[in-house]
Amino acid sequence: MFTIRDEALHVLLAASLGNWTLPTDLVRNDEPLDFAARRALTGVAGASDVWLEQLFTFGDVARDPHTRTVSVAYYALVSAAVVHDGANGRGQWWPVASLPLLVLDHRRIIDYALTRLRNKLSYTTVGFQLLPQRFTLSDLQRVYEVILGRELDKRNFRRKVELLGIVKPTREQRASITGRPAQLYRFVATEAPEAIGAPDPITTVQHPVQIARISPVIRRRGRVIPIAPIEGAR
Amino acid sequence: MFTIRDEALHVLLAASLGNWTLPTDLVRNDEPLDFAARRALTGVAGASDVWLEQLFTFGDVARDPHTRTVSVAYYALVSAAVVHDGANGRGQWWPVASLPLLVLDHRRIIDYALTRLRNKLSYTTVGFQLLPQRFTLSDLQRVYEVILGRELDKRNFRRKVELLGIVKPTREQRASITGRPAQLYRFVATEAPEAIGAPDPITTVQHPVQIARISPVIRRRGRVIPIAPIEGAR
DNA sequence: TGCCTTCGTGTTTCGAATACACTATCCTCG
DNA sequence: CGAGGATAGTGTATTCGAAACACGAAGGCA
Repeated sequence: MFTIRDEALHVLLAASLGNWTLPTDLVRNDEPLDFAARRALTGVAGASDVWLEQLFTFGDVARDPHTRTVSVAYYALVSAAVVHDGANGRGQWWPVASLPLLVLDHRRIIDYALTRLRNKLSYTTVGFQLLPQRFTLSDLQRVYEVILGRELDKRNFRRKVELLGIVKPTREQRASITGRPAQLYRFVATEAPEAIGAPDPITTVQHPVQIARISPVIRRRGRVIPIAPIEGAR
Repeated sequence: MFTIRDEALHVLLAASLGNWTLPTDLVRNDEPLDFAARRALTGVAGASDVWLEQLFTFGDVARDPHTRTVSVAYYALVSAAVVHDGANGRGQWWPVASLPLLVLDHRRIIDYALTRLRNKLSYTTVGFQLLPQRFTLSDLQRVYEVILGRELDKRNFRRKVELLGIVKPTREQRASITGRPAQLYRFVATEAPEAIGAPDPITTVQHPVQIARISPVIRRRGRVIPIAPIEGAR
């Protein structure tokens, strides 16, 4: 489960016997796979009603030295607003840039989830799953910058998002912590003329929209700025 | 398992009790998942040393009305030169455009594999798995046209392939069945300057190279021409 | 030798991606 | 209440890749 806190992408880990591990659970005989995935999250994250996608099924013989296991891995995205401060849930958020030592092949699973996330970010709207219902365009841009690991040009980014028609301005503004107040937008799942291809019919439990590639708009100078905390409209 | 015969993409099916089904097998306790996938192919296809990639794990409770099954689906690509005429193997090749009625959710699995294949075709070099070692550029173009379901412009296609540096001319020419003889090329797995991103570290058992998008170069007029039969250099 | 078939090649046009800098608005503090 | 600090918001020129488009070359065969 990924979220964005402060200026960085974080992943949720669980402590188990002094080791760090991904949240896991066993699949019951009478439930679909993603049910088990959600159940694994509830206790650790304090939330399980999140966007979820099957990642890969790991079945190497030697992945667990003690026993043969086959793990159907999922990854989830959630807005920091939903899981603020781990108030509920016994898991701990770790910045993906500095993870602790993980059990078995869990580190590899995270790496692969990151690859998948980076790719999907560019041609779908999964990114919105990391934001609250209402957000500013700067928030949105920060999601892309943090995950892609590079800075984007503000004007190009806004033009692109505008042109894709995937956001709509609301009547509210973000009360400014500092600086000029920002317009709040909401995500609009458009079947717009710009949407290309069909949404992935299977992997995605809740479909992100497939969109024209949000290009890797590189900006030269500038700083990455932490994502704004929860909210505060007026 | 997919291949290209005549002018169409075909998929390999097995007959089982008068029903058509995908090749399947059970995973043994001491083997990795893809071993079982290959084993499923050997009897039916008469070949299992092929390019293979994990597709998705299907685990819906109701996918088999009789029992709970979890199926880790793979898809494979093979050159028609390897599996010519089903000489060996008891499977039957079906054009994906007109499939028979399939068992359980196997039709859905094929549809999803097709989606995956179409997507991967554009940004990786999986397409070469459907060709023999040596091929003409027209052959290659036909692979793209057949799978993408649209015609590509010859000059644009060749320029793009050239520019990507993923093929090298050999010293041979294809003996002409009719018309001017064609230059034979071979695939070259380049870590060229044009290769973008890292190859998918996990899904791919044998890595196709990740390349810049082979664009959907639409051509207006013209016909789709059947892929040339096996070979014949001189 | 003429005809049929496939191979092989260049240029122009169009649109998207990129690069780039200044004004507007609000808050705070002196 | 004015100045300074911070973030929001906006337009244009350039570059590069995608797309459109037609004809001569080489071989086989009747």
